[in-house]
Amino acid sequence: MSETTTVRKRSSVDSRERLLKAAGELFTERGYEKTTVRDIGQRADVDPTMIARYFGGKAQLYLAALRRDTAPLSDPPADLSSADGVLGLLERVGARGSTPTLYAAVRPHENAELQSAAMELLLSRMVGPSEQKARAAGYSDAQLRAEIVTAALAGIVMSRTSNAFDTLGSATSAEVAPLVSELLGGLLR
Amino acid sequence: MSETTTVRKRSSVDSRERLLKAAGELFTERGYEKTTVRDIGQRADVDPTMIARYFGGKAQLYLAALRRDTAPLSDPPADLSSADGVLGLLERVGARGSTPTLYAAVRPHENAELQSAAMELLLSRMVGPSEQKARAAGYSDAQLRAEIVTAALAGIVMSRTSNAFDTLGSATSAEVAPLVSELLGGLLR
DNA sequence: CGGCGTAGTCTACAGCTGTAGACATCACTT
DNA sequence: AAGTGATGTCTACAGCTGTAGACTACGCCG
Repeated sequence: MSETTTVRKRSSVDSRERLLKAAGELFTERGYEKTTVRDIGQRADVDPTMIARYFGGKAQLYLAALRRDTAPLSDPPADLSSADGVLGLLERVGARGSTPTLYAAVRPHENAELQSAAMELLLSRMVGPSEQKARAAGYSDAQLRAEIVTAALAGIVMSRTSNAFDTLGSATSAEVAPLVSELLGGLLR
Repeated sequence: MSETTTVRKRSSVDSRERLLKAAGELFTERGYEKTTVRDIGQRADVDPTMIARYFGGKAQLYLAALRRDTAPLSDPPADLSSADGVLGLLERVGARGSTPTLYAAVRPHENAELQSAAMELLLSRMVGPSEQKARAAGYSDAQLRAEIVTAALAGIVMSRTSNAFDTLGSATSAEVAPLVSELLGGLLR
């Protein structure tokens, strides 16, 4: 039949995708520890035990969600000293949930393997570019500057997604970006 | 006997103190979720069930440790735009573990009550002073600036205690402080 | 000495977590 | 039409968590 063409109950790639999406959201909202596979399964409308089957376990799903959601972090790599660069980054980060990567990197080992994987992503996508910029500006402590800038940005992004600061949390990306780029740019030029 | 004078097995204030100390350390090292009352009891060399008895439960112990460890955050309140102010803050934070407060504030609700308590501390001790400074400098968006500065500093402090960034993590407070104050000061003057 | 309140110990339990493993259902090929 | 492999469902379990509750040891006061 052409009507029910290739419609299984569901395709495995679809289930995988739903799990990845739900996992990314929940890990962003609650963090790794407080998110249970049952939560993820429920939101994805997929049986939780599929997580073990498809990804190998909760930790592997987390890594997969990390990789999936980290792409917009710097794609293209952001220029953190320009308001436009920061604005683009903030909006990409807001659209998809890239905060798990930041949490994993910044937090003392939620899980050692997960942390190092997250750091690898963060290093190549944020610290590296900033370091080049600082080096181009003639600083000998370029790496330290780049790491400080990255850490500061991580703090700001995380604070925005948490509901901690009311002004910062409710301000739009467009309002925040100029100030953030002014802040970060101070160390890069 | 004068030898075993007022030495009970132990005094209750002593046990309380040991629990608070161990809790502060462990919450700093591992975060709230991953720290178990059994861990705390073992490090404090006090029975874990005493936590429930003395403090009411794990959450209350966390709050107590928070209050205890947050004092050095700004005591005296730090001038974040001066290298000395930042240096003093970094050293006080390093000496005792004030990072749980930052985590609690920045993270999406590890626990709603805990988060709001941590935020209250952070607001009065860091955002407030920075906001005054920004207002004195004539900015109309003083609160937003203060919150950005606080969030950035939180990210830097957390990154230093995690082992995420190798350069930032191994740099001394004296090396980091000038750069951080340069970074933060840009938004406050 | 005999009781009493404080401090500490130990056991137990109900709840939750991640996941293995047995079973069921479907689409498609031969 | 029957088989076959992929996909989804359900149950069960071992481990850990926070904590209540019963019990024990200790120092002090009369």
